[in-house]
Amino acid sequence: MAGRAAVPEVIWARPERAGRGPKPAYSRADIADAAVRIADAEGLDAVSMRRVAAELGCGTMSLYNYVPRKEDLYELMVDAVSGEHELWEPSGDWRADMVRAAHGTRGLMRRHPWLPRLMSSIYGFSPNALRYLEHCLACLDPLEASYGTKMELVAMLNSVVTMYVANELAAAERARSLPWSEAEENAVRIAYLGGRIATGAYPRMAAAFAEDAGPIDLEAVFERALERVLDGFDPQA
Amino acid sequence: MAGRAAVPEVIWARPERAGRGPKPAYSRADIADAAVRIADAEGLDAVSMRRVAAELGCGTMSLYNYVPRKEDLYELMVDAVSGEHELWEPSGDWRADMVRAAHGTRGLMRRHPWLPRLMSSIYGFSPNALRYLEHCLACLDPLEASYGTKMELVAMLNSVVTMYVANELAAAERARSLPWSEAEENAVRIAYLGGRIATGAYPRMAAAFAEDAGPIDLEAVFERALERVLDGFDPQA
DNA sequence: CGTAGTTACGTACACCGTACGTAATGCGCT
DNA sequence: AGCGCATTACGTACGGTGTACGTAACTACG
Repeated sequence: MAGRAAVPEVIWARPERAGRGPKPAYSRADIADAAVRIADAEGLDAVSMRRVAAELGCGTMSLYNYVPRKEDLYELMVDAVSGEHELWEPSGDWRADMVRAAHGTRGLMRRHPWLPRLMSSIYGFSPNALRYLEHCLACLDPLEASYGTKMELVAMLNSVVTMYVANELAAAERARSLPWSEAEENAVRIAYLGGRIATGAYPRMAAAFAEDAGPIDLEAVFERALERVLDGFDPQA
Repeated sequence: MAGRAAVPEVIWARPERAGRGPKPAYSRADIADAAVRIADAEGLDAVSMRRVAAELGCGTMSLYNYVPRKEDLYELMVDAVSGEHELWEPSGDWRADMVRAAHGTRGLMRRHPWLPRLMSSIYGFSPNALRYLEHCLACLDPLEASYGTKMELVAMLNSVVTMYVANELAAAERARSLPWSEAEENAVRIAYLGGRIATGAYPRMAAAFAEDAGPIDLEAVFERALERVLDGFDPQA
């Protein structure tokens, strides 16, 4: 009567080691690391149960002893890289700390370009996510606001960073599975866009693109976005 | 020498009707509508080339005459529902118009819960997306700012709305493919979270959850988020 | 010490995206 | 007018996916 549970499971609530049987050959961390390694090197779509099992050196179905569903594997991956979040001593300047946190998150997502895609489908309360959240709240101690407001701030900052990185990486990530390069694809899309705009049907879009000759300074855009979000929560501003 | 193009393609740049052969049996809109219908009714994962072809009543491989890759089908879907965006006469009050646009986007995403998942992987310049963007820029005419800033505003508002709806729908969307209900899953996850917090390892999280007895007013959270984003761009504020 | 529950894992199934080949179709050209 | 050929239609097939199920080896608890 082993059977699969017909009742919801949170993988984190499951003990790593059950009392009874032979001791597991791998830890949850081993599995998460293997999956992360594959995703980093070959993209998220390369992460299959078979591939992860092969990376670990075990049979495919053995993985299901550790991870009941593939989605739980994703949850393990997100938590694993969430552990890379740097946790520093709050400086007392909550704005500076939040900017630092946002840069940290951006770095994390650039190191693991598959993260934005998973973020939108994964429940946000894995162990390492909790530690990170608690740390952000600690940084926000100097801000005079309810915890509810502080949670909203963190959520909004994460949203903006996630979307920013997702856009930044979208083309590159897609190019991984296509027979042409990111630059080629971008060129074709810009050409199409230019054609549409040249019809005169979108006068303001035309003005927008005419406005800034030269490439946009994405770094400045990011920085401005952060400041604006923080402004929205700053009683001083 | 038919062959597949080894050069980047934007599906929008392809003419719907080629000059030479028999006339196509379906329009791009037919195909997009079929896919949208399936995704709305059975979830995005039910949208397969076979399933869409069946819905249209044609052979699976015939679809590839219209849509070179499955990703292009996604692009068609996003554009199709983007056409549902209401385009009104700008009121002169850009904040009010932006709030209205945000509510519209939220409604769109609630009607098509698979949209947030696709938004992060789809290039944002389909025909209907262009119309919507142009309309937003028109609403922002009264705002004294560069077009670059206005584009940043629209992008940020869309990010926040997307993430908000994604979180709102995440559990429900996942429950679609799982053997238990959204409520059951949520209960288990809340229980786990409660257990973690009860350890005392996350004092501020504990305070946050203790702070508001009763369920959070998500509507108010959404409204506040919008106002804060707009504040970040309002020279008056 | 037996036994119940766990680990390991091979096999099998239904489904996926899509490459390829072939037959029918109808526009553009001479 | 009629030939040529690009395009449409679509069946078949391949290599992949997640995972249900059955079986054998193993170990902690009663």
